[in-house]
Amino acid sequence: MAANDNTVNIRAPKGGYHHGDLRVALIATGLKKLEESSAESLSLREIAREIGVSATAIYRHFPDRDSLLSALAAEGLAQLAREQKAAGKAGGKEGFTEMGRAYVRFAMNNPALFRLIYSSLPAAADLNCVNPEDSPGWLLRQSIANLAGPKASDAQRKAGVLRAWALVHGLAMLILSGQIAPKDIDQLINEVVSVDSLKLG
Amino acid sequence: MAANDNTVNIRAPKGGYHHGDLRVALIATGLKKLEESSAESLSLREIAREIGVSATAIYRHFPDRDSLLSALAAEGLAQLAREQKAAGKAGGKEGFTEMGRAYVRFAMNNPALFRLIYSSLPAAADLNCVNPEDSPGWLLRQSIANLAGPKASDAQRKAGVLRAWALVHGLAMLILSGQIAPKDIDQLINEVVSVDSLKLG
DNA sequence: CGGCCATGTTAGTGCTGTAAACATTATTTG
DNA sequence: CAAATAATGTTTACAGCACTAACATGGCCG
Repeated sequence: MAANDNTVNIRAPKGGYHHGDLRVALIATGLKKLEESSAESLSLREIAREIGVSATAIYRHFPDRDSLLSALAAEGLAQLAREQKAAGKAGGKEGFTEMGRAYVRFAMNNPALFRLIYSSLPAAADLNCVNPEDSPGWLLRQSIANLAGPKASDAQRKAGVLRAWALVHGLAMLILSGQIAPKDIDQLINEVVSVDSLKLG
Repeated sequence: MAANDNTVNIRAPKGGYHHGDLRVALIATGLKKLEESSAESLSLREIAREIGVSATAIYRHFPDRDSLLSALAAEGLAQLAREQKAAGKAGGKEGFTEMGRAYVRFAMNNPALFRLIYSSLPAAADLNCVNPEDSPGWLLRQSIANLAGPKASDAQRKAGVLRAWALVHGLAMLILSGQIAPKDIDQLINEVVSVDSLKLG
């Protein structure tokens, strides 16, 4: 059971049991592979080969392929959250816009990982339930909370969050699928993702 | 070459040469499979089995798996365009909003197909180059053209199209990946996709 | 020290996409 | 109309894949 869930293995960080820290190595190598190819084409055997371990060793740490992918997605989500937090540090309008920029930029810099996070894997949907404060939606909500005027209703804020999230997510996805030429991303975001369009009241 | 591209086979509709109209059957069966499972899990052999043809017969019509998927995506895109056109028929604000609704609803009714259309397949990106007037972006542009005031600049219209497309696309994708509970879609779209937020000047 | 459990390996199964060679039918042409 | 040719489909084969079962090995705790 400890090997079946997607939490970061507790005893792993100590390092070194039987033949090295395979779980961590699997995730690290998996993430590396995702930098160069899609999640679909990611092969367990290839990862095992690269680590220098037998093809079936992985099953001591993940019950199946999808579990590894979920772990990779969780890692990616955490990274995205970190970058979003850092970008939004300034707070206010500026911080909010920077968060959106960070979101799109993360997608462009890690297309396969970003796609994996928002794949149709049922586990992917549960990711932000596991760690709600790492959900982009949550971060946006916080950032919007002290951005909206006090007269804004809860419904307005909620709609604002959804609008903002959908906007940056759609922008990211359309860029990744080649529908939008990513000529000048910063300018693009400036044009498209203006705070005013969120109608926060 | 005639069998390698993604155009609809010209002579096929006549029906019946060697052992039936395989190309059409492959696409039809592929689309049917996509109603119940993802594109990743779609198997050529399974399709062939269902049609009652040998596993390799497909290679007389498509050079490889990705080519079939591209053809399916093209079919899906055409269908999406049809539904968008029909929805936007009314014109004006109302037609524009209905187009957005149709976009999201199509995604929800055909999740695997919608994902396939906007997958990372290089061929998918070229789809709307093949048939530009079937591109959702193009349809939105047209709809926005006679919606925006005459004082709106080209840049404003362009940004408006992008905003609208990103908004509905992001909404659709977030719903498909389970990030947004699809409780009441119509209301959701009303809240999120309001024409006013497009800043058409 | 001895047993146990976590971790790893080897061997094997059935699936997959795809290539090569062959077979059959439709179409074109002499 | 018959023979040649092109289009379409089949059989066989291969390598890669995820995954299972049985066995091996090493570290940890009594």
